[in-house]
Amino acid sequence: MSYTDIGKETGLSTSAAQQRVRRLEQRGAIKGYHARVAPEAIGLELTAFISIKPFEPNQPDDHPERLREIDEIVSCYSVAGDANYLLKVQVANTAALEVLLARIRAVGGVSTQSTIVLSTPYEDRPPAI
Amino acid sequence: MSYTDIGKETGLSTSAAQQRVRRLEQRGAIKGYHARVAPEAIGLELTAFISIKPFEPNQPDDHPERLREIDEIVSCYSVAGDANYLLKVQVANTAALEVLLARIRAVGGVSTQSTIVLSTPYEDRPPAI
DNA sequence: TCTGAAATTGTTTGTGG
DNA sequence: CCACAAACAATTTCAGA
Repeated sequence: MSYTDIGKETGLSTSAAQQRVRRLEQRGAIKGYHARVAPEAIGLELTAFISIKPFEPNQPDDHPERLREIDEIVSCYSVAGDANYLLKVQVANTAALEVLLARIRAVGGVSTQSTIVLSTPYEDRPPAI
Repeated sequence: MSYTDIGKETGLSTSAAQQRVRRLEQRGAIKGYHARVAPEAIGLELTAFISIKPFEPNQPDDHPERLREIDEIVSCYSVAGDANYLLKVQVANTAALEVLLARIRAVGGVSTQSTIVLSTPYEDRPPAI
């Protein structure tokens, strides 16, 4: 959608719409723009959530950084509860998940608990304003 | 990024770049385009994951549709494991989460188990190609 | 599937309120 | 924070390969 269109929808001129968006970007309210790619379209048929817990409770807690190099991890959340982190991963199949789990355990020094996603009725819906 | 820029990066003409993107869109490989909005910027300070399980195992399984009306639910995953669905929600604070949980239980006829997100080191990283 | 060119449309920047 | 206008840049469409 163009600034011209945004202007029409909001009853503003093109340049006013552009200025508003620029302000939202500068404040950090808009973090970026992205194309939503269908994972199946690039061979990633399997999505899973993985909870991780360190084996040794008093280790340095730099798991997010250590795990960042693993491309299959699309999201990393630090959580309160039984686990320390919750990861969302995308892989080709269960064999690839098995390999990935071993890698996560090795890199992170953690135990894992996986939840396979069967389907995604909806995801990343825009917040209601 | 413009088609002209994509063309430069891929060594294609503007119209060839545009045609390729159009094809990806038509095949469904690109599902759409979105601005990433910082939830805190609109007063949503608390993110949580909620696992839900029906009280009565042999109920009609239309939870995603029944829960769709709840705007605080940003994502809904059908999962294999202890729970039936995993929801990602965004609310203002713990009080709002409490209200939301009651609503989810009522609408869904389900029990809930919540995991609060403390921070998000990264989210929705692009898949490595 | 790609290139190249022409017509249309959108963006950017400055001036001014 | 907005409108308007002029200069600039991107998009769209089409012919040809």
